[in-house]
Amino acid sequence: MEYNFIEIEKKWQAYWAANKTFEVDADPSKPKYYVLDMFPYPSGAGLHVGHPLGYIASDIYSRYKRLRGFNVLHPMGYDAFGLPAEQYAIQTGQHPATTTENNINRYREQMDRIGFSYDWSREVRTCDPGYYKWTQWAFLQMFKHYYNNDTNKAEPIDQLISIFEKEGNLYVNAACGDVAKFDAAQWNAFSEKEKSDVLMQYRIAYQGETSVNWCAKLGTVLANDEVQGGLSIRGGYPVEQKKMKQWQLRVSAYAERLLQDMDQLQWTDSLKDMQRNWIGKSQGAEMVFKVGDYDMTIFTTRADTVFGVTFMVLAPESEWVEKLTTPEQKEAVEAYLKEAKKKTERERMAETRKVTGVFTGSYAVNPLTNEQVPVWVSEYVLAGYGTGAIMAVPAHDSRDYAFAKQFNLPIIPLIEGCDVSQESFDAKEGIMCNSGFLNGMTVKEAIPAAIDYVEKMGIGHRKINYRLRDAIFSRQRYWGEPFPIYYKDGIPTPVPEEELPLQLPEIDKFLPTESGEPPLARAENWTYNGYPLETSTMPGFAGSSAYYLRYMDPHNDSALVSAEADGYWRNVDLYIGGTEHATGHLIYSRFWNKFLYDMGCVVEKEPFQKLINQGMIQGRSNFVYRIKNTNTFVSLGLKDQYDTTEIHVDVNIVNNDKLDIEAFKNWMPDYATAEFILEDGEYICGYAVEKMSKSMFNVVNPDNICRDYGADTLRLYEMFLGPLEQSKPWDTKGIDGVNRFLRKLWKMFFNREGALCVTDEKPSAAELKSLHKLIKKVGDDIEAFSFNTSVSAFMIALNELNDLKSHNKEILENILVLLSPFAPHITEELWSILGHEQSISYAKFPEYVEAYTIENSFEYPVSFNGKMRFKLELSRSLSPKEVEEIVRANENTAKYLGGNTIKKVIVVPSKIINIVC
RNA sequence: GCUCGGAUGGUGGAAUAGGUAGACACGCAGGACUUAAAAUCCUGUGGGCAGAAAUGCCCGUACGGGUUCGAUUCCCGUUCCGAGCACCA
Repeated sequence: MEYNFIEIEKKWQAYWAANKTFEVDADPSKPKYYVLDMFPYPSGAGLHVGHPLGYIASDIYSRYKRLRGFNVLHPMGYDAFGLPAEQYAIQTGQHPATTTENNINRYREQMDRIGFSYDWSREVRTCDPGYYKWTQWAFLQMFKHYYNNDTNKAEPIDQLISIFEKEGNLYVNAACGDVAKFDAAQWNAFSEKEKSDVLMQYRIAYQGETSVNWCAKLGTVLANDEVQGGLSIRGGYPVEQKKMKQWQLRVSAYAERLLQDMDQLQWTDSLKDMQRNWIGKSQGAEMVFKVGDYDMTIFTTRADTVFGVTFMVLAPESEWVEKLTTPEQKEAVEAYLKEAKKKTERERMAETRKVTGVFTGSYAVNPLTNEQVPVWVSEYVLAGYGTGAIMAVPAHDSRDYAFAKQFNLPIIPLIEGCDVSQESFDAKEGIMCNSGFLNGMTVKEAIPAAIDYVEKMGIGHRKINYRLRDAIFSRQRYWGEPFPIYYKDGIPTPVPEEELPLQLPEIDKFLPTESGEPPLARAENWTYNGYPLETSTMPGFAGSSAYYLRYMDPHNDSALVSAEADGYWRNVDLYIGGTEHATGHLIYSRFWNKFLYDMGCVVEKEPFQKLINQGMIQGRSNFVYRIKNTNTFVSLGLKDQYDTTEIHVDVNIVNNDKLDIEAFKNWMPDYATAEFILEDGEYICGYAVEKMSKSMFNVVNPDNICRDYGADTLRLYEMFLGPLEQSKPWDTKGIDGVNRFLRKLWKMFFNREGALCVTDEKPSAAELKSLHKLIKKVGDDIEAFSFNTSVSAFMIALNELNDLKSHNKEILENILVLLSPFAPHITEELWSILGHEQSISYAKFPEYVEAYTIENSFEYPVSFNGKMRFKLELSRSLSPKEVEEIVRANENTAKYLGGNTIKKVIVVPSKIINIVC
C-alpha cells in the first residue's frame, strides 16, 4: 500500500467537515482554551508559503490541547475592509465587495488544503453588516461615555451631564480636551450647539480639530502607525501634517492602564518594550516661567537643571508664539512660521540635522535665578507633547545644545567635571554644581529636591506625560464601516442603536468627489431623517479591535457577545501573529477591550493572555549572471571574470542552486537563444534572502507544495525550518527530509506485499524507552512552542524503532497520537487502518512514565581522598575502580567538590559530565 | 541617536539553573540494488596533525578580556547583522 497523500488528505478534510469535528460549544464541564490567529486581510495575491506559518503553529497547539482534554475554541475569519480592494475598485470599477468575496474564497480554498482544525461555523468577516453592526455599536458606546479620572474608568456621558447641570465642570476630573471652566448656571444657559461642543471635549469617541497625517495621494488621513518615515505604509505616498476635524478615540486616557496591565501578560519582553516605548510614559514636572504678564507653563523631566536654562523654545504651532512675539520680531517670526508650515513631515525629517529657529523678542524669567532668558521658536519643539514649550538647558540636552551653538546662546554646565565644549552631557549622573541649593547632590537626588522646591514655591508640580496620542478614527474612504452619526443642525447625533447596522450605501464611483468630499458623499440619500450622515468611514483597526469577542458568540443578534459566552471563553489564551501589529492593532484592541470592561460587557481586563510572534518567512531568490550586451550567462563561480548583470530567475526552475537550462530557455522568449558558460557541466545560480514577492520570482505557493509533497509534509517542514519566532528564508530543498520521514512512518505499518504488519505483543523495554522519551520531549516542546525540535524528536524515535525493527501496535498507536497535531491527515488514516472508528482528535495524549526511560541506574558509594562519598547514577555500568580512576583523572573537579556529598554523577568513559551535590 | 534581539560546519539549525558542542535534516562524497536513471538502503562528512588501521592528540560556537575546576551558555568591552522608535524636553 502506497502513501497516497493526495487522496488521504482530501478524504480526511472532507471527513472533518462532514462530522463537524472541530465545532465547539461552551461546555462548563470541560476547561476551555482559546487559540487565535491574527485574521488575514484577503489580498488578491493569495497565500504564499510564509502566511500559514503561524496558522500551522496555532493549529498544532489547538490539536494538542484537545488531546489534553480541553474544550478548544479555534476560529478564523477575515479582516475584509481595506484599501487595496478599494484601490482596485477605483482602477477597474469592480465593487470592493466582489473582489473581497473572491479573495476570501481563494484564501479559504488554500487554507482548507492545509488541514486546519478551525471551527468554520464561527467565521467572521469585518465587512459583513451583521458583524460591523457591533463595530458601530461599540463606537456609539464610546461616543456616549467619558473617562472619569477619579474612578479611573469610562462612565456614561449622561452622568456627566447631570453633574454639569448641578455644578458645572468645576470639580470634574476627566480626560478631556481644552475646555473652559463653567458653573451650573452657565451650563444651563448654553445653547444645544454649545452643549454639544463641550460634551464633545469629554467623549471617548470625539470629533476634534487636530493635526493629522494627511496623504493627498490616497485622499485620506492615516493613523501614526500607518505612517513610516513620512510615507504611507500602504502605497508609500508622501504624508503631510494638516489641521483637520476628525473623529478620534481617547486612547490616551487609558495610557496608564495599558502600561500597568501589561505586567500580567505573557508576551515577549521585546513586544512589551515596543508598547512601553509607544506609550512613552515620562515622569517630570510642569513649571511656570513668567514672561511679562503671562505665566507660561513648560514640562521637563530634568527639574534639576533649571539653573542651566539659558533660553526657552516654543513649538511653531504653539499659541504662545502670537502672544509673545514683539512688534520688532513680528516679520521674522511670521516668515519662519510660513516656511515651517510649507514643509511636509518628510522634508522635516530629511533636514533633521539642520537647526532652525527665530527669536520672539520676549524674555522669560527663570523662577529660581530670576534671570532673564530669551524665548525662541523652533521646529524641534513639538506642539503635541507636554505644553508645546520647553526650557532649554544646552549643557545637558543635545538638541538644546545644537540650538545654542547655532544661535550663539550661553551654555552653563551644571555637573562637576563635565566637559561641554564639544557636546552636551545628557547622562543623568554626577554631582550638581552652579545650581544654588542643589549643589553637591547627585542628579538622582537633585531631581526630586528641585521639584519639591518648586512645589513649595507654588510655581510647579509633579506631572506625568505620555507620548501615546489619541487615535484618529476617520478615513475619507468608501470601503470601511460607516459612522452611525448624522448632523442635526450641525450637531453630531447618534443613529438609534436599534437601527444598526447602518449599511454602507452603494455608489457608482469610488473616488472622492470633485469638491474633495469622501466617496460616501456620492451616495444618493446618504441621510437620516433628512439630515446628512457622516461621510467618513472607520479605519482598518476598527473591525479588528473586538473580533476575538465576536468569535465567542458570532451569530448573536442582540449583543456583541452574550454574558454566558463571554463568561465561559473569557479571553484569548494564545494569540499568534506578526510583530508588525505591536503598536497598532495590539494597542487598539487592548484599549477597546478595556473600554468594554469598564462598561461591564466583558469579564477580562486584557484580551490576549499569551502572545507569540511568528517570524517572517522570507524568500530565497536566485540569480543568473548575464555578460553585458550579450545573451550569454555565466555560472556563479566564474562570474567575476566578466562584466555581468545580475538577473532574478524564477526559483521554480532552479534546484539546489543549479539552473534547469531547458526550463530557463522556455521561461521567457528573450532567453530562448541564451548561451551558457558552465562550471563542471552545471549552471550554478547565486542566491539572496529577500522579501517574498512576485517581482523577485521567489514566491512559493503552498498549493504546489501540497500537490507535490502533501499538506502534512508542508506542516512539518514549516515547523522544522527553525524556531517559530525567528525570521528565516524559505528553501524548498530541505523538504525531502520530512517527506521521507512520513513515508518511513507509513512503511512501518505495511510489509512488502502491502498488508498491515503491526504486531500485538507487549512492547519491549527498548521500544518503551523510545516512546516515553518521545512523549516527554514532544509534550515539553509543544508547551514551549519549540516545534522544530519536536519534529526532530519524531525522526529520532522513528530511526530508533526502525533499528529495533519494531512494528508494535501499542507503540505505533501512541506515536500516531503524538504526531497527530503536526501531521493530522496521515495519522488519521493510519489510526483508522488500525481499526479505530473515532477520529484521532478524540484520543488522549499519552501519559509519560519516567521509569521506562531510565535504563541503567547504579549507585556506587566510593570513597575518595578518604573523605568523600560518591553516589553515582550511571549511563552504563562501571566498576567502582573505574569510577575512582575517572574522578582522579579530573582532579580539579574533585578539588572543587571537596567536602560536599555527591548525590549523582553521570559518567561517560573517561569524563564526568554531570555532578549533582 | 535611543531601545531590543542576534552571530555555532558548505546550508537550516540542536545543546544553556554553566558539565561529551555540532542532535535532527539538507547538501556533498563513496558504496549496494539497477542495462540505466529515479526511488530506496548503507557508510563518511567542523578544521588540523600523527597513524596501515582501530585510534590518539591539538584547535574550534563573531572578536578581545574576566569569573569558574569547567563558559556556546554568566559578566565587561569591540565589531558586524536584524527589528522597532525617531527631535517626546
